[in-house]
Amino acid sequence: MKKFTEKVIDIVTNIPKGKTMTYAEVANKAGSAQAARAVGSIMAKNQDRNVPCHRVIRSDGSLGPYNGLRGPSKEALLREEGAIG
DNA sequence: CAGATGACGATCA
DNA sequence: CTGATCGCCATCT
Repeated sequence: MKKFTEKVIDIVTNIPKGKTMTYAEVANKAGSAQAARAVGSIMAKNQDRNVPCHRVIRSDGSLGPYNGLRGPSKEALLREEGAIG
């Protein structure tokens, strides 16, 4: 039995290249449909290099903030992957 | 255990 | 549409 945090990390790691997932979607798959806030909190405190946290965006379409762990910014990375175009 | 925090989301003005 | 506010959840101190 994985914990919410582990689930979120596992899900985000499973996001295919060139695609994006909203915090609400991740939270929903993690087991809590209303834990979008918690998901962000988890990501912020758990910045693993093996987790493409830049593929996680807000539900309204905004990329949201980024600490620059995997690159300069989400937009740049998503642009390279083709998630934006 | 209780209080405070935050990479969100929806609603109101 | 834009800006501000409340409600939500899990984690950290």
